[in-house]
Amino acid sequence: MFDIHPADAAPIWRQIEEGMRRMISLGILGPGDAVPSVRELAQQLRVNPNTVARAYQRLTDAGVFAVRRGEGTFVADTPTRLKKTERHDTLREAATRYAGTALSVGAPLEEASSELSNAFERLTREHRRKS
Amino acid sequence: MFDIHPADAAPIWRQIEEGMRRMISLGILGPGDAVPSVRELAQQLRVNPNTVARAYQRLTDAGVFAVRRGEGTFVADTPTRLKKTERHDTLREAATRYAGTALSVGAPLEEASSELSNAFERLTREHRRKS
DNA sequence: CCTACTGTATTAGCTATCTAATACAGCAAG
DNA sequence: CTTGCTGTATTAGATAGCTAATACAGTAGG
Repeated sequence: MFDIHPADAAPIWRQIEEGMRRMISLGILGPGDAVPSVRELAQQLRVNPNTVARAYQRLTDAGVFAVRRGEGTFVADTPTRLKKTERHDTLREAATRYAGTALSVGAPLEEASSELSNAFERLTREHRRKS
Repeated sequence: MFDIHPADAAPIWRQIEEGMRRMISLGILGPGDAVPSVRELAQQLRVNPNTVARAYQRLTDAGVFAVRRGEGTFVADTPTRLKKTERHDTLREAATRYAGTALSVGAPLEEASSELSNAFERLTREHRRKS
């Protein structure tokens, strides 16, 4: 499905949340599709079920996932997209962080930009491989 | 000098460390220049002196800062650049994080790229303003 | 009904970070 | 020499966040 990096600075539940959103954006998960159960994904990722539950909870609250109790969790029929402003704010903050570290290691815009392309390519390819 | 965001995910001492590296990369701080004393910067940023000390310590260990005991801290005469591999690894990780969140909000490469340009522009301008 | 699966809630422990207070050692200037 | 500034070291405490363990509640299907 996707990989998790326990040692990373970002908490695991956020990695899961973003990973799921990514799968949807890339079209690997579509409306109505079932997602792995909390325990199943937890076992698969070698992580505590509670951690997965937190991610699912947030996605459900955000309207991305829909829960049918006792049955499982599914991608919502009309997965909520972020509002334009939220989307843009998130992107802007992330861009600022990235630009900040790029500058701190003395990388010019061109290099940061080209590295970004690589990362995009890598991520999309990785997801397609495991779909 | 630069701003700090206490509520941010990244610890304060790291924000200080990156901020200083950025100032050097941008040429606002050059070899031999004095940096604020631990206590002074701490007061300025409303932060505990110990936190600033940690950042300075790391920069000194890395060869970016040079300490003249009893006098103060200065940018090293030949501020150590990161090794190519380290530099590239850092950049690649940061790019991956950024690409990940971009994809998770459904932003295409072009948008992420243009937002990156903006961030670069914003950061360099901000630093020049306060130099 | 009962088993087996769902998601959920509660509690506890661990770790990282920040803060604070205090003390020490080196150098410069009055 | 004394005063006042440097960076450094140590210890302690408070807080926040993440993860783990465990128990609870709802539903489908034999």
